[in-house]
Amino acid sequence: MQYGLTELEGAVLSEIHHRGALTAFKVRKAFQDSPSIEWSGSSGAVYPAIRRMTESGLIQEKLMAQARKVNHLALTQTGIDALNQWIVAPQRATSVGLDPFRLRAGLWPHLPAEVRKEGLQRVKGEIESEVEHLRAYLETLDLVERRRVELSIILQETRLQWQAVHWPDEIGFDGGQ
Amino acid sequence: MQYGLTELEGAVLSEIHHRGALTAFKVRKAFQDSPSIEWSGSSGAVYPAIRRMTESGLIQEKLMAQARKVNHLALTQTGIDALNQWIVAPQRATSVGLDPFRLRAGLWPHLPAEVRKEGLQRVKGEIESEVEHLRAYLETLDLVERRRVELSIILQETRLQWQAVHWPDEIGFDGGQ
DNA sequence: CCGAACATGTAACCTGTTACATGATTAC
DNA sequence: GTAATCATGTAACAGGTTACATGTTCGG
Repeated sequence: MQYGLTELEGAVLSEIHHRGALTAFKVRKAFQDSPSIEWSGSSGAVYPAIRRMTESGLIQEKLMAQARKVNHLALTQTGIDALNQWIVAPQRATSVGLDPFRLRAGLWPHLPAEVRKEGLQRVKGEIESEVEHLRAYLETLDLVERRRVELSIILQETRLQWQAVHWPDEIGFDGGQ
Repeated sequence: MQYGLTELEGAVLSEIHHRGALTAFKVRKAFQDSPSIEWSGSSGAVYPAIRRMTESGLIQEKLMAQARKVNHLALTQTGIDALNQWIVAPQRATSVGLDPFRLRAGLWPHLPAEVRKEGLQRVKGEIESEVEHLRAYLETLDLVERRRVELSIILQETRLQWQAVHWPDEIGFDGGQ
């Protein structure tokens, strides 16, 4: 059977199943704590997604008697199947994704020289400090998130490399090794 | 002044201004012809976006008298400013974006061995054939789109590399050089 | 006792999707 | 003449966003 999960839905399932998020709140937290800004981890996305998937039998909720209003979440077998399918789904898993840097890559030559130079340097600086931050962050992570961050670092370094190749003058090699 | 364009809006402006799309239809075409599946280039996205930006003074439409119902599009000075701002916008331009491969990277170990092996090989095959396709495509492109496709190829090759490092047995080095 | 963190949820909104509708022009 | 391409648009829907609303538990 085909399930057709969105990227967020798949991510939610994997948070529950592979990263030990027991509650919707923890799932939200994981998204908010994640270094990428792609998902806000808004309750307006997470709670409806979990309700949808509960209603279609992918998630089971157990309302804890003892505690405050807390649902403990777990995947059903159907949910596990859907998640595995989502991980492997080839036309999704191989797509190049939405990359703002890439989208802009060919537009730099069309900027006025000053704006371009300043922009390229600002981008370079941002990326460098993000890489630094990601490296530190790396230590604290479980394997699932670690792989993601590792790939983020590789991506950012590729971007720096690309900048150095295409805009050596604007970036400035002076002082570097 | 701050304009806060979406990624699609910025892309539309750059199609008009830097890639010579005269009509909304051509903008749509460009998105549809682009190898990445991220945007459908649906008229339901493009036409409203152009109307929005026309109403806020970023685009000017000139209804061609002679022809059928055809609007020739061009950016206003305000539109050019907004586009340049969008290109340079650092917290956007440096974000790692939404990458389905990366999102799934840490989940492979959790799949049943057979599913995983089959999945990894399928992903590898898909990526390899996409790279091949992209390389051929490259010849036919203007510089703006070419830079994007070049970065897509680099990304896909990084992914293959990553697979080879993390899943050598599943991918299989035998027969390769 | 008070603030921070935990926990769930809704409402209004925005922007994208697919599918549909219409018609003109061009190439064969 | 008819099929493909060019061209514009709308309607219903889906899935996100921010902002708001509410209440509990725990640490100091």
